[in-house]
Amino acid sequence: MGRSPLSADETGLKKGPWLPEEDGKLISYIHKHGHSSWSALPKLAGLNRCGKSCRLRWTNYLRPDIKRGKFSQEEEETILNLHAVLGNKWSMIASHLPGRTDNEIKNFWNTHLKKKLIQMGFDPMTHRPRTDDIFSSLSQLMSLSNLRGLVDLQQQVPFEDQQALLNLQGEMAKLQLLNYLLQAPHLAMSSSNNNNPNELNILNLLIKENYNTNNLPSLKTLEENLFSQNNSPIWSHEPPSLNQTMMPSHDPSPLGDDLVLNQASSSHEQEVAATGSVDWPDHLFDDSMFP
DNA sequence: AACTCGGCCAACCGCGACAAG
DNA sequence: GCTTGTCGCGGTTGGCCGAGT
Repeated sequence: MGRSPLSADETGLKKGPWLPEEDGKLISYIHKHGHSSWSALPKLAGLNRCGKSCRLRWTNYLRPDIKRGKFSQEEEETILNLHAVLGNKWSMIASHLPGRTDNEIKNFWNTHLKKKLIQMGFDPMTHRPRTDDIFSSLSQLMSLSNLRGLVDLQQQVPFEDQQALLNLQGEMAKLQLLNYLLQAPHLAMSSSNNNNPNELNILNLLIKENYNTNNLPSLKTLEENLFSQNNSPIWSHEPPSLNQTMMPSHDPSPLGDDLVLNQASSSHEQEVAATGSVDWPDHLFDDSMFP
């Protein structure tokens, strides 16, 4: 395995895959003398390699405490958790996984976890739901049929056409609400500190619990709030308060405890960095949520 | 059986941080 | 403050190998 099968470079030092004899020399030397100076080690150990190559070989492959084999589910979740907070800080992530090297974790991330996140609909870098496509589609839909225009139109159409128009308005209102939910800063989705994939679940919960025709605010209310400032385009200003306009009045805290994400994010981050553990909800790993 | 393709992963490369002179 | 050497990190490469055709 490894890179190009070069036997030697310009300096005369060997490159490429390590031979068993070389491994033996390196192990033997380090067992006897340690590795206080990698630059001096190759010569002292009788190896025709650069110090860097020796260090890499030792830290990534020969070290006695290296754990080999497949990553466990716990390790996988730990990597996901830590990556959400630390990003590509493989060495820091590796420090929370005894026996695993940064190189191994990096490879595992690039070949497995990254793809898994993408398949689940998350951006592997931000760990946030990938909403670009949704936003794009919604914007197009909404630009095609202007909500204000529909309200004006309602005053003019014959009575028998008004039911159809109402249905259309209902669908538009749903679109607006969905768009609002997806972009609402209340959901901490725009917080730079919060990289919690939980967001999509919270959104799903919100939509499930509050997004039905009975709980929908009246079109008039929607319209008043959405267009209240300067007749400006729908999302060019801060969306209205969730409790004030979108949520049923009997539910003062529809978001529940999970939504204290913004406030907790700082200490949360520190805890994750320190302990390497976050309690993702089980359903986060439920593939059925993401077709 | 022969070939192609893509995943895997060990190893290399380049760069930044740091310490010593 | 500057230069030089060393170390460590993250990104990338490319040979190996198994699955698919």
